[in-house]
Amino acid sequence: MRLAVATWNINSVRLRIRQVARLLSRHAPDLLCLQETKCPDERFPRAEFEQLGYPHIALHGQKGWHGVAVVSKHPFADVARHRFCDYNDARHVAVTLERAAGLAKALTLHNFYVPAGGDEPDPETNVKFAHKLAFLDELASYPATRAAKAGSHALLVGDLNVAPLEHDVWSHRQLLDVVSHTPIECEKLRHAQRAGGWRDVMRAFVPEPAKLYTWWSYRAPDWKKADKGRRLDHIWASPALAGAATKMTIARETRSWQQPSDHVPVIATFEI
DNA sequence: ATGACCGACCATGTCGGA
Repeated sequence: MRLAVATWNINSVRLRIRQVARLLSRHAPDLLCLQETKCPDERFPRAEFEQLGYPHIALHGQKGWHGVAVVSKHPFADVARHRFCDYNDARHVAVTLERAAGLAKALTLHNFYVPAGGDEPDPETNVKFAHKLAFLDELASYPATRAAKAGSHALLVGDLNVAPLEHDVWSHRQLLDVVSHTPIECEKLRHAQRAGGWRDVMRAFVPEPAKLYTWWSYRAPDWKKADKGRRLDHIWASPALAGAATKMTIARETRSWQQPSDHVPVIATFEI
């Protein structure tokens, strides 16, 4: 079967529900993972997703900020939410699709919103950066987020808030001291990827040294002209599933829509 | 300076994003 999975930091799901609908009608992924829903679970726009053909919804939200969600055409056999770093700050939700969904194997999907980390890349003076580093360490050691589990497929997607490779940013040299591309974050993210046995699906389609971005600052007067982007959003897959990937799309067009999110969707398709 | 912004909230400024 064909399975398409999308991830998008929507920066308020209530504000941009029409844009989500437009993306779903245009790309029709089987599952959509959202970050920064900024929405308590009881105010999540469920009815809109049901109408769009996504009646299966897993939420981990809270009032005002952060928050993640998975909406799906297929039912979930299980939903899990993990509190990283002992904070209850709505940064993770996982769903499992059973073989009943048409899959030869069960599939577990983790959806993450990794802490941004504040301005100053010093864990001694910036508690937000210390939190981000601790979160990445926990991601590397958390057994549930290991890809290599016999007999099942796994995906780890989301806004990981790190652009780990040299060509994941517009200027490697100029961003070495900028949170999201400092060497310690990049190393910790790459370590988590290795430790979990994950494959980078996006870079399998667009290897370095090609530039690859999913985020452009709101502050640039003309984001497309400046093109000072970063690859903060990621799709990782377990090895067998990565080998079954047939397509990867960065839906850049959404960045030009009216009142856009500063992140754009990433969509991966698998033939399994 | 990449940066001239953007969203939620018991709002009219503050916090967080990155």
